[in-house]
Amino acid sequence: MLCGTYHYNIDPKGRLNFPAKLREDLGSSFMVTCSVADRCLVVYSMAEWEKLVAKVESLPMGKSRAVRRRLFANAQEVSPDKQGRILIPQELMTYAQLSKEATVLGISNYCEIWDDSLLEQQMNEEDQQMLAETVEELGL
Amino acid sequence: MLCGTYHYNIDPKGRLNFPAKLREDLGSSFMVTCSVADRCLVVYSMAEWEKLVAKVESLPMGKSRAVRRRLFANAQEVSPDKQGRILIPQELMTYAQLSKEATVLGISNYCEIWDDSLLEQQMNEEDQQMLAETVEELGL
DNA sequence: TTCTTAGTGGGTAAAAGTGTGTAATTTTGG
DNA sequence: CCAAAATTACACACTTTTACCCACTAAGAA
Repeated sequence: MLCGTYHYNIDPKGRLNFPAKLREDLGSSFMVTCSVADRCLVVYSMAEWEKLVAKVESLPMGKSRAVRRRLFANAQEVSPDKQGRILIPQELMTYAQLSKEATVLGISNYCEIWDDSLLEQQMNEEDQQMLAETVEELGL
Repeated sequence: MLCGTYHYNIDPKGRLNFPAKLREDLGSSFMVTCSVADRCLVVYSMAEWEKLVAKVESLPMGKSRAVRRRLFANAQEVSPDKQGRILIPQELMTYAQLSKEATVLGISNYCEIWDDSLLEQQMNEEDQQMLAETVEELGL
């Protein structure tokens, strides 16, 4: 179960420490790609990634060409070094506007990597209305 | 698993560096031909190419004549040189409007080679509606 | 305290990518 | 059919990037 909020600095070499707790669950290598919903990166374990790939490949090419392009072309397999850091590819750094301060979120079956200031913004902007409705629906 | 975005310059001799990560998966030689869907080139490992050939040959000639022409007449087997570069045949350069700046995309079981400006255009033009629907369907 | 683990910083060697020269091959024209 | 020209293949040198390694600090547990 992936959970928790972890704050780190990206070092001058572009390396981001990846939380030990999450590494335990994700295994020795995992997939990083752009979120299609937000300006952040998402991380999947190889197992979760395979599931996603299977789903996409079950769709007809005509309909899924654009999604395939975005999903796969932005994806990278990464393995943490001995100290648990990963190297974020330049394109992904740019997409997620990552510079120095970054936060990793564990979200049940995947993770998100955010630039700190974008995350703060996101938290403020999120639709409170929808949030309230969903909470009601869940009976929380 | 072919994935990632790789940006290179085509040198004055018409050689394009082909990403080491993708070469690992594709093997020591592979097929390059025109995309039937877009103004870009597509690259298949020899294994994937065989599959594709089998599929096409299973279609009736009447229906598939045009596709066969495009696919086979433009297909070329290429092997990277010691530094990992491939020489793009002139016809393919012309078809994909390749000049200097090119981008290689890994897309699961094949690759695409784009002229940078065409790729940018393509990404902007793609049907956002359909993209959103497909993303929703996949639960991303 | 001392040991262990997580996180940070930096050096070095290997690999990837780029440019250029030369030999081999193919094409073209006489 | 041969020689010149063009093209392609191969080799080498160089630069940049990435992977790998080691040392250090901080925090928590024994």
